[in-house]
Amino acid sequence: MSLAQLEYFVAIAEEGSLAKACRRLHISQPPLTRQIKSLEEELGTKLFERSHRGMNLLPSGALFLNHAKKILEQIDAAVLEVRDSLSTSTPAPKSNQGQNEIV
Amino acid sequence: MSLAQLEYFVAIAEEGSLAKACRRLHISQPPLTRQIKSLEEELGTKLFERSHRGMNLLPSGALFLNHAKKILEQIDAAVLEVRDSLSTSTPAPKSNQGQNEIV
DNA sequence: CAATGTTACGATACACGTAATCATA
DNA sequence: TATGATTACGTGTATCGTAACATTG
Repeated sequence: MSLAQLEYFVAIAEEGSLAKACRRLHISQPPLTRQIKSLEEELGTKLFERSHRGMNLLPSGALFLNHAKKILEQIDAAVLEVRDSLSTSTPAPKSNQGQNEIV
Repeated sequence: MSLAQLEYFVAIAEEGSLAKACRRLHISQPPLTRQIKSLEEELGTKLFERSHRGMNLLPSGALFLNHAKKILEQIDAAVLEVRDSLSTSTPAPKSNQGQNEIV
């Protein structure tokens, strides 16, 4: 499991196809196929149903999607909170907006 | 940022020293030093105060620790929930205990 | 000198991209 | 044949471990 895998998974789920997700992520298709396959193997179940028209979430995938999004949001929040605490003596609870870049 | 970095960071914070953490994690010291250094650079601030007796959390580190632990817990929860959903038609909310291995 | 943390360096593993392959409307 | 997914293969980066170094009680 890696953060990249979570980010890839969310992109495919939201875009509805691997081809669209790879454009959004600015990577090529093969890494996406491999990482999702690896994620599915680790979880012990398929997350998507493949077709010639795209990839649709299976029930397990829908379940996992909720967690994946929360995890990525928490990482953003953690980074921003630590960075904010540097300039702010009284740390503000939150000041971020949805930005999900891992980097 | 990687999940390994989060796991390493939590281990050092909880053990109080890099030397103890590396035994708990079953890795050698250099990877720990490097990964924590890399994490600190990404966050833009030191997380620990180094001494010859160990490593103690700085305020930024304490702040980050809360997030890191929650993130790792959420990953465990996500994995277990998906796996549970395979055998259980009515998915039980939780059935896990603290196990934090990333693998 | 004993314990802790760090740096140097070589080897292995991981992840990517291009190109080729499979499948379907 | 056009679109989407996968597999094969080579390359570059990242991470690890051993070894050597630095610091301090």
